[in-house]
Amino acid sequence: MALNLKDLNSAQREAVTEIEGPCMIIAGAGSGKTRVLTYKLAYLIERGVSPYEILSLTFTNKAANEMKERVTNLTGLDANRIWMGTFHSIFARLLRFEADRIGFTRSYSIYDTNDSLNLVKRVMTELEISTESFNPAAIHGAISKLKNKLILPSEYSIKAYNAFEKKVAEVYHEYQRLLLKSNAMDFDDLLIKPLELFSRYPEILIKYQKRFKFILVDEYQDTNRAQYQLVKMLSQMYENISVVGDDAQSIYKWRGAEIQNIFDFETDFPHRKIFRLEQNYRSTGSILALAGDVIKKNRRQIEKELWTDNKKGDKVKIIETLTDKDEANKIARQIRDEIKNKKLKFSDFAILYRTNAQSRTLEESLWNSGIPYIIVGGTRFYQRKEIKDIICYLKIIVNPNDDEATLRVLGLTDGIGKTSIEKLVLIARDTGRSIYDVIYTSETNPEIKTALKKNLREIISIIEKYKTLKNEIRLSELVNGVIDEIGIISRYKSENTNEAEERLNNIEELKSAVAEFSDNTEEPTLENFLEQISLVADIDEFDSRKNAVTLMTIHSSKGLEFPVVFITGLEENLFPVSGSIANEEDMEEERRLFYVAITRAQKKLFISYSNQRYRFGVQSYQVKSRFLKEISDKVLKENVEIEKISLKDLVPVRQKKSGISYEYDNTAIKYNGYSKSLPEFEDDKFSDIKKGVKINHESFGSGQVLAVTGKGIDKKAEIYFKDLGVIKKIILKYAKMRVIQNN
DNA sequence: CTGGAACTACCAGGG
DNA sequence: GTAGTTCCAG
Ligand SMILES: Nc1ncnc2c1ncn2[C@@H]1O[C@H](COP(=O)(O)OP(=O)(O)OP(=O)(O)O)[C@@H](O)[C@H]1O
Repeated sequence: MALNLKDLNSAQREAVTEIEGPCMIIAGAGSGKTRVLTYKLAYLIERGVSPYEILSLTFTNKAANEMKERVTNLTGLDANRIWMGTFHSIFARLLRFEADRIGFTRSYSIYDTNDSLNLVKRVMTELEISTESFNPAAIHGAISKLKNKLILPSEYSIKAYNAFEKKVAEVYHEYQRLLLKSNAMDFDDLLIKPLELFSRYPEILIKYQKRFKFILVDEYQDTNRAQYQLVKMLSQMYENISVVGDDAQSIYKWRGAEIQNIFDFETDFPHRKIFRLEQNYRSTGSILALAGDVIKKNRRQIEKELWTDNKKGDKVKIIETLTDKDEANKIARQIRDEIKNKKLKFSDFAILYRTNAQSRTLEESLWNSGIPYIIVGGTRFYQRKEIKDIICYLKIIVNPNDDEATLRVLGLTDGIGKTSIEKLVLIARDTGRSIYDVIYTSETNPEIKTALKKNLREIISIIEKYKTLKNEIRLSELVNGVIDEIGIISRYKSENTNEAEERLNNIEELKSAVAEFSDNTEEPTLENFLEQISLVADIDEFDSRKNAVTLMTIHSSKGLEFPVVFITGLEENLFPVSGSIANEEDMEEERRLFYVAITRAQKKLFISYSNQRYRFGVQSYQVKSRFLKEISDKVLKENVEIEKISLKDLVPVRQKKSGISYEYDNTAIKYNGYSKSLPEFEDDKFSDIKKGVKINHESFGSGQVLAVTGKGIDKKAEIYFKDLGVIKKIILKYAKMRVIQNN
């Protein structure tokens, strides 16, 4: 099949066909950078490059999977063999092969943020550093920053100046020592350890340099120092490296990303070619005009002129509301209206916010309006208590040196509390052994009391049993076996609450996830499963095929596009967020974030701010964001439409003494704001509940609608709940449920 | 040692 | 408003 480059404009085509030598593509928002990368991969493969020889680094696992699929479609050849994924997952995989060189084994554990923080706390206790005077989270953050900057503990202990820094240096050193001892790496290590490996063993570096003849990096503006070093080292032999990025969309400085990498590329690769993509295909003229106007305020940026052939389109609407609740209600209503008038699907809408805490209010309004929605982010599936409990047993089976997992399992075991755990930790520390090893040999240890020995036996028997069986039985048998034997099911069953029910559902979901992993993975080992679940990002789980409104942070929305976008909470101290106000660089990053948010929209954009908002459970008064005040008169006139609070939003409230006065009332506004269209609105409310639709009910779990009776507000549905195995008649206006799948 | 009540820190974002 | 931690009775 011949690749058709007609789907590219001339700038894109040039960037695609330039495959040899270093190449930097500066691509404005919506200018088709994903398309260029996809075609470049396809072009390489068509020219006979083996997928094995290509290393393609993406920002999310989801992006990698989608790109593989598209390359396969374009070429008709299997793109699955390309080394494609996030930096973290690619180098985690590479480390599995080479870990023994740097003192780890191939079954090393990956510590997530929680594990790392717990380890910091443990180190602080051990070093007798008070967690009251020094915030463990702050220390952990400081350590992570140092690691991103490639500063070693030994270097830092010389540099550390004030009391805090000195404590950080102490903790950092011990933290690294314990990670090594536990055969564990944190997220930062996944990038740093390969660098260490490559510097210490040039022959290994050469091996990978030879393998990766072509290297592509997406979202280059958000790579950190370690990531840049990695691609620089790996590309040294062939210098066939393409990086694609947009300095205006750099939004991860806070976790170590360095825009400087864009400028360094020019100096480090003097022969580099530079391509610019400046035609935007995504958005209307008005949306783009606003975006350009916003980003203009930033000083530090590469000159580029983004333009479009698209129509000017509808004006961007800026909406002022009285409260956060009102903001949410207006959005819900707007979605209803748009769907009715324009034949849009729920999935055409995205609601974006600066902080995750804002999602609750928005969710409530959508719920009350009967609009199906998906929230990206929040508590991750694999972070849930019941799931993490199970995972920790699995982690010990793979890596018995994993002290964090062992500590958690100890905490779960009946009869073992603080005192016993402290005792075991102390023995482990004194003898330099892992905690599990102390447990394993406890029978013959005179320091351990008989009662404790008895309680430890259960842990030993489960872990040892599955350690032996691990390579003989299938992955799902192993996981199901562990779940059965640790008694977690019966514990939740006996609780008999909604919460326990949900936890049981989650455990079932874990089993399905294991089964799915086994079916779709070449080597479905426990190690690989654990690695994969450590590295899933929130956005990876987002399924754009589901017909639901998407709620997410602006950070998560990077790289995506939606016909209709709502950007919420344009208020001082929220967007821009409070921490960014004192510092010009942070402020510029906030502005870039606003730019990213605006440029997600294809057809229609709504931006809202509210005068009052619940924060930390109390009402607080909010001030309109400076980002809105900065918009130029020209754009305000030509591309923007403003909707202020009007008198009709004010509702009469009975005062105790004197008659009626106009003031805002949080509970009444909902009714008043909708009063005109309320009947029709209510009629629509349950229109999604139709025969065959799959729903999820808060107490009864998932089910399928068999029949619908009644009208309007009295509508009832007969639903078969498969978890309970019963059919129930539900009065919809009281039901707490939502549609999970339309048919 | 356990479980629930009381208290407190939090909400800037994430692999 | 919520999640995580601490405290205390049983
Ligand atoms: N040559 C082209 N002709 C028509 N449409 C195009 C062309 N190139 C890209 N597009 C469309 O433009 C839109 C944006 O493309 P893409 O998602 O690749 O942008 P991007 O550069 O990754 O944007 P961002 O950096 O903002 O995430 C997509 O809908 C894509 O299909």
